Amino acid sequence: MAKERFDHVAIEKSAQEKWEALDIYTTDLTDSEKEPYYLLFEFPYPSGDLHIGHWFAFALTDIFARFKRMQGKNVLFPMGFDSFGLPAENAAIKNGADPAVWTNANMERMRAQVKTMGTSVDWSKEVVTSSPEYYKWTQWLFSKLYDHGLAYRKEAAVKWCPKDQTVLANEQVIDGKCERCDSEVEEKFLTQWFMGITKYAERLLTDLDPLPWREEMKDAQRAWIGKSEGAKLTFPILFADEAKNEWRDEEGNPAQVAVFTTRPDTVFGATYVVLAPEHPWVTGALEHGTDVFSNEKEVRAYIQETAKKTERERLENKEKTGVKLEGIRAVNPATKGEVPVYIADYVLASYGTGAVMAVPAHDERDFDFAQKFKLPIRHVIEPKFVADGDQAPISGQDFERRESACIVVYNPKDKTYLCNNWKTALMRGLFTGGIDENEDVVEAARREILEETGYTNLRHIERPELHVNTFFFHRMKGVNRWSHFTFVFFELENEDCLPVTDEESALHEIVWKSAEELDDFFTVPEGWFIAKHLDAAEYCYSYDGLLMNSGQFDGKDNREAMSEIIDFVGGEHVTNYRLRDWLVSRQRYWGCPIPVVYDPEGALHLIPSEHLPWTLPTDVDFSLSSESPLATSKELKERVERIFGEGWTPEYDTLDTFVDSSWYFLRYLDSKDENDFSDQSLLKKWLPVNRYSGGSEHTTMHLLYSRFFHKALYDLALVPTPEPFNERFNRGLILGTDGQKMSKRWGNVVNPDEVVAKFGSDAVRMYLAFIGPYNEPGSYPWKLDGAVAMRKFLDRVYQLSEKVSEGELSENERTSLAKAAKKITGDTERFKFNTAISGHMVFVRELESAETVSKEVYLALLTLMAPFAPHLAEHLWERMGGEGSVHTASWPEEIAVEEDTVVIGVQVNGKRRGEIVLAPDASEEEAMEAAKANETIGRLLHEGKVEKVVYVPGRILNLVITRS
RNA sequence: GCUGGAGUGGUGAAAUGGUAGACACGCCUGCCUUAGGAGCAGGUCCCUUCGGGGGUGGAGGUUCGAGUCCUCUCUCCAGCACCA
Repeated sequence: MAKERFDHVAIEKSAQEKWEALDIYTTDLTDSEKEPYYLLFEFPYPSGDLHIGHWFAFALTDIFARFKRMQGKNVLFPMGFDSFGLPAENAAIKNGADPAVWTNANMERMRAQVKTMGTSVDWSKEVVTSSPEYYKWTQWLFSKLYDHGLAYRKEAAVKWCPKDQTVLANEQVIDGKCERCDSEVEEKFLTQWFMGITKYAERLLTDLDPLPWREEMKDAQRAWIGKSEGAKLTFPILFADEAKNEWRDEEGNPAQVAVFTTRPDTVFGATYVVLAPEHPWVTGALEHGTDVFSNEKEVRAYIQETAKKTERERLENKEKTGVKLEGIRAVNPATKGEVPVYIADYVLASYGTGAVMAVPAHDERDFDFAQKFKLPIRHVIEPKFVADGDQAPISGQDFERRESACIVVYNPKDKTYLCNNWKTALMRGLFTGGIDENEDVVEAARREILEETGYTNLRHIERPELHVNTFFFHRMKGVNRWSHFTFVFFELENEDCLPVTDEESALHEIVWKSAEELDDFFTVPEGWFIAKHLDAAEYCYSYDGLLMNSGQFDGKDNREAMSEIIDFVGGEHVTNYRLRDWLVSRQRYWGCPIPVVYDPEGALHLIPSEHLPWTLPTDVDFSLSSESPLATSKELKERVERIFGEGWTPEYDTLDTFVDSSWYFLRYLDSKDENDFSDQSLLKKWLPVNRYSGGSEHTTMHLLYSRFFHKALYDLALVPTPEPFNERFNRGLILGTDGQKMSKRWGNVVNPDEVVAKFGSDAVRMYLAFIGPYNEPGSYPWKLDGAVAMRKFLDRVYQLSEKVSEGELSENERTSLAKAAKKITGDTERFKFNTAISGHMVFVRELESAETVSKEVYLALLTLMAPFAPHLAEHLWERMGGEGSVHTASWPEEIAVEEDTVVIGVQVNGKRRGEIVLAPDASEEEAMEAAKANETIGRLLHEGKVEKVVYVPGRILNLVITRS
């Protein structure tokens, strides 16, 4: 027979009315008794309808809000709308709706929907970023940043989304595509507004370290900031036409280019210089000087060609391209030698100085370019290898340097190489040998091969000189050895062989290996390098080693000499970041107007604060144009002239919506204030946000922007903390039933309203909570069966009320409750709602198995369930005669229980073989007695001798037995 | 390529270094009948001669004991990527 099921519609309605009547979710921000707890979730864009993802975001965070509140915290759990943005404007373009009206209607609908979720949001703190009351302060804060040089206008190459008809910030370009609409972005050269986030790069980086965030989030931000340390070096420019060498710039400097490099130690190997095609020096030379470049036509053509390409197209063609700047040469500041200058699109204008010194011998990209353009390759670092393991050098002992030959013998007959497997040591490599005084390397190599292998007919092959250094401990000699190897290449003419002495054959095993087998075969530290460079006439080595061809620095360790070399060439140490300044202007209507006007001379002026909010005009034409829609407003132009005077003009761009969301959590604290953006004493009390929950897509967008914004405000003494958020949790994603991302395109969008109507709001939120751990981002397909199952569980909780009788806790109930409360508390605290709910289920099953249930334990169950199933818990609480609301009841304290027995596992040789029941504090003897009494264990004990007993009371008994 | 993270049943997933697979979904068997998106009971990692034996991507190692720690390796996911 079907059991009675609760009427979720009635229960939800009455519970929500009760909460409203009792006004239990309005937070008194000034309360001085309870500890403040600021719980934040990312406020939504009012797209119109709440989807299941919103439930996942809001209802699950609400679990935690209710939990903390019941724990006696003064919880601030606000919500608002990030209501500026493109969809409103697109709706306006499509069907003529006023973006403000459209947005307001959506917000109205969403507020109602959020209420049906039964969230405990404090709506009295609501912020709406598109309201003039809010954006007045966005403008005011912008002005403050402008005053301190953190908001500025500059002409720069920027990313342009042709579909959204606006520029984008770097963070909003993903794989060369617009983050919003997936269109390929184009590059434009425009004057735009930027925020000086790069000034904060170092602090954004170092302040990340102590934050209690997951490593992957911190790491993504670190990668985005992209710090690299190196040097700025100057390369003077010489002109073929000597008269031009007299040329000086405005500051009186002769022609020169600065390069940024992380490897100033390789400067002696810089055999050419490459500038980005957009490099200002090139542009300048083309503009001013006539015929600076004798191949000017070609240069211009290349610049034009690269300008046309999107970033993507530039990347797609990995083959290096470029053009030599004929008519000029650069001077290598280390060698004083003259080197050619190129422009090439593999050098990015926006990174470093937009110019590089090319060291083909030690940089892969430069190497590729040099190969293609037949440029000289000059090696300035000899590879250095240090053995590890057996052969690792003994520390503190000096190295004995020895000139040696490293001998490559190729047998063309079967395409193999002569290798040496040392019989006396775990060492496999090539044959090598010391070079005696007055001995030629090749002679030495021939002698060595003859002695050790017997091969007599070797033809010497000429190759560019190649050396490596190997540092190891020479076991047989008992010394640290530094072998300075010179490579000698031979080809075997025939396999004629003389006998080898017994002594030699006791040491070496001769092995022939093909090129492919070598890397696996070699165990010597230089092995991988040899395997890679056996045939290459030229090679590139981009790691560490000893300097060569570097004048006074020859023989020094490249890392150690780095600083000295920078000084030697008169360079400076610099740190570079990948992070670019944040481009905040948007050529769109539905955004916060930038509070700036221009005088008749075109000079920029901030709009004085008495004119804020600087409101959006409403008389605009939304038909798509490359111009900002605000430029079509007559009212705006008239307003500017009325206030500032004739000939003054407005700023037509609006702000990126990420500016609005960079400070909304400050406004929640004082959302109605007409005289200030927030309240200092409340900021002091409530910041930083204790826990912030949101999506992982914002790691290098919103989260980075708001950290920057906050730090800037901190420096202006407008906020009391250097970081806005303490804990941050990235939520996962709910997929369609087909496991794909929910999208109208796939027709797999789950409508939460339907499911809620059928199974109730509590069942839906609990199912979402049960689906997986909320403290890590995963993706979960929506399964209706899951919601059905959760409803069944809730029905069981409801049915359990029929068994409730007046009375005290039974001993069993006490034990169950203690266990459940401990588990649920711990798991909820860590956002592990899935296992917390499994705790509820176990607890309920234990109560079901008893004849009756005491009212006390049932009420306790309801408190434990209240954050998860707020409506049902409230209903049953009321029915049980609980006082007030279950949501203002206290969360169960930890209950100490003394169990008289525990079950522990018994392992034999680490494998579980049985279990025994013991007193928790039983002695080892008692444990052994119990173990012997166990049938299986007893038998095993008879099979062998007990060597060792590991007994951890209350946990484990492990017996180590040797079988006889 | 570089940097992080993760690999456990048919599925979502559990396991402070101490009984691997909790809790669910699905599936199987039986019962029940107000036929319901029902309820109840039992089963569900693999092998088994029913005594047991094996098992957390793979190979080693540390430990009385490893899903968990270390080394190597493979695969997948994410971020970055011609960043000098």
